[in-house]
Amino acid sequence: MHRKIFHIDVNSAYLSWEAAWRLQHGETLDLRDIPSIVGGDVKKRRGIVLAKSIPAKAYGIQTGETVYSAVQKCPSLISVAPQYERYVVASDSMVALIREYSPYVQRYSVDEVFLDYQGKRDPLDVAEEIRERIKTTLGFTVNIGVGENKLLAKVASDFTKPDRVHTLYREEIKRKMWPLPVEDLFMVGRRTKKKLNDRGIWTIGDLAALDRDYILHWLKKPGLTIWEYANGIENSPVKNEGPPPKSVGNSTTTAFDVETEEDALLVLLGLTETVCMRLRAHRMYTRLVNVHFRNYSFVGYGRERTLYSATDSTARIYSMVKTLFRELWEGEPLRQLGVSVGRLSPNDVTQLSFFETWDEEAVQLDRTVDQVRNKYGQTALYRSSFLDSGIHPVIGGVIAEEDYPMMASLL
DNA sequence: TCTGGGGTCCTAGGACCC
DNA sequence: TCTGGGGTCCTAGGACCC
Repeated sequence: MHRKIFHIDVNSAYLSWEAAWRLQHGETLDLRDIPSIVGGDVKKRRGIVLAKSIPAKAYGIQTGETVYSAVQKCPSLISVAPQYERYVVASDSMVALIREYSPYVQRYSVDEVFLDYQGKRDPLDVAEEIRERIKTTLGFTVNIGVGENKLLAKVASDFTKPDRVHTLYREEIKRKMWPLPVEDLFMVGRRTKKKLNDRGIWTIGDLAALDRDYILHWLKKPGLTIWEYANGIENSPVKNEGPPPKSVGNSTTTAFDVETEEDALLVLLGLTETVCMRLRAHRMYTRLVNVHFRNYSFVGYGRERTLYSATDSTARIYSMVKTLFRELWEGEPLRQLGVSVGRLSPNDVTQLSFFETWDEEAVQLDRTVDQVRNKYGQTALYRSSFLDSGIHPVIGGVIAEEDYPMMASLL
């Protein structure tokens, strides 16, 4: 009986999926073979690089930089718009294939999956088979990292790309992981890298060699976490179901600066509608409402407030959104607005505040609007205040059935 | 900078209570 | 009271991840 953890990571996910989709729909040019990116719409001020081909990477183009800057580096660069619906289909197909190998499969993000393999076969053979099957049957490549825990598997999948299987077993830590720059470690970002470098810590091995109490007192709990990772210590299980969400939010960058309260409130209402629909789809209530924005000079602010009682009512939540926005906004032009709700709890128990009454009509209205929108489309029904406003009545990301847990700062 | 959108976790200070 | 310390809640901001 063998047991190993796999981390399966799609190479340049959005770009690979876009390329595969296009080939399967009659196009002959493979985006992966030329300098290309999946990038946001510059005219809508969403122009950043979401994914890049390997030829584009050779020009020094990086994920997250502006499309403008990417084109400066490579004038012949091809930029295509993201088509998220396609990527969800590709992702779902990959997960279905992976589930054939184990009942313990964790979808970590849209393009990353953990698998806990327990069986008679050599784990390395199994990993190679999964890699090959995804390539031949689905048309895109993945890297697979194999290790004794999720952290080692994840680090291993980041070794040379694309289309590779790598191991990082305990006995290989010293040789394969410790020489790497410290920023290659999960949870070591830009700021932590600088703090570590300032004290002469440059490699994962340097970090691993520190005294445990020294880093604990210096960088507190996050410091202890990365020190354990550097030593290969990590033991979280591959969870079949993600935990319930702790917050739900939507934000949007507007094509033009928002300059009036009227327009700002319409955008916020559109966002609140989406957030509340997702909240109800999760069968959750919220007790915390947050409004945040960035102004024309990209400076961001936020304000949040606790509600008297938990709710999923669009009217109640939007009322708080308005209050918070009016307290926060100083009248400057805005380029991005967001609404999120937190401190969620299951909606199966309703605790009425002493000061409130149960508004059955409002509850039924929300339920009915959700049903109509789910059946006939997100804009089948919308508030008349949006008419002729030029502002979309429902703003925000896909309302997926299962709303992947997009992230976890911990494995 | 021409700089997206979805999240989680941690820290820290003040309020408030015992 | 010229007041100690611990616990919890609230809010703002920062760091990190995909």
